[in-house]
Amino acid sequence: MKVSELARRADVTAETVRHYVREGLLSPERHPDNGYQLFNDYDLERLGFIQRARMLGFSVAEIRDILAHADQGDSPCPLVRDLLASRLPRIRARIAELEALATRMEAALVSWQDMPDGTPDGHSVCRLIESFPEETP
Amino acid sequence: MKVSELARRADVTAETVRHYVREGLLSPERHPDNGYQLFNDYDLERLGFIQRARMLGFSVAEIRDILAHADQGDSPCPLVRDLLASRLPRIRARIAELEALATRMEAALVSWQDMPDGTPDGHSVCRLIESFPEETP
DNA sequence: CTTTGACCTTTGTGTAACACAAGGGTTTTA
DNA sequence: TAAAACCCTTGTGTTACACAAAGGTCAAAG
Repeated sequence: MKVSELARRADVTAETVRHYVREGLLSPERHPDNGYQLFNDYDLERLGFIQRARMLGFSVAEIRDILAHADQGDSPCPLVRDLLASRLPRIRARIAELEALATRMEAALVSWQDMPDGTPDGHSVCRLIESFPEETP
Repeated sequence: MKVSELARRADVTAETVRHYVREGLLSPERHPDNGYQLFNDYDLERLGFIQRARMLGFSVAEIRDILAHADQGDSPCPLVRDLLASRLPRIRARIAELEALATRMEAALVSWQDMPDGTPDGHSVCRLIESFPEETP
């Protein structure tokens, strides 16, 4: 099958498929006459694997490593466990950051409810923002 | 004051200061002899404003707009309210995504506790990942 | 058989907010 | 006075694609 068909079957864009080919995650054959990329059912499975791995938070570069291990006949599973275990705390930290951000934003909107806008005067740009503390470490 | 002093006083890197200059958020004078950037106390206040705005989730481009309004003598506060109000739902959505991701990662690690690694066989790359559903919409 | 619309190719650019390195001038300090 | 510390500009890298351009190919319709 050609790019678009694979893309449609896997529910991604053709650009995404081409991107994975460029990055070495897929290595389709080429039609000898026109150079079109030709994918088979294994490529479809492989793309499914890539999507699951992306859903689990793996980067494209990490998935390339995982697939490379598997293509050599090695089990990539220990690698997969380690990557996931090391990434999870960072995700949790990022969530906490965003949560704090959202809280600040909500607090700002609430406390601005009855604040006048005011015109900048060289000492203040926008009192709304200036009324907020710079850090909360 | 020069770049490094401003950076130290505002607790950012000199690179960050230069970045803001390049992006037009700061417009320091230049020392006529050596071309060094010369910042004053207003720039320090302005940089403080930028940091507060970044903490509230505004992008550098948005902050440039906000500052441009203020520099023209207009109150940027209505703009600020709108930007914040429109960004908040996206932040919340992003948090939900990451939360789902972390949950998937944790579920994966738990369910992999007693799964054997297995060697790839052409139909599976890594059963750990393949055992996970592709989507949960 | 030809047109046309859909699809294919590669290559280059843009995205966000800086970090970092290179190559070269300047200032401060020991 | 020479080294250390700073300054400048410019270019590159980061992530995972999206998008546009320029041009070749293919399938169905006329």
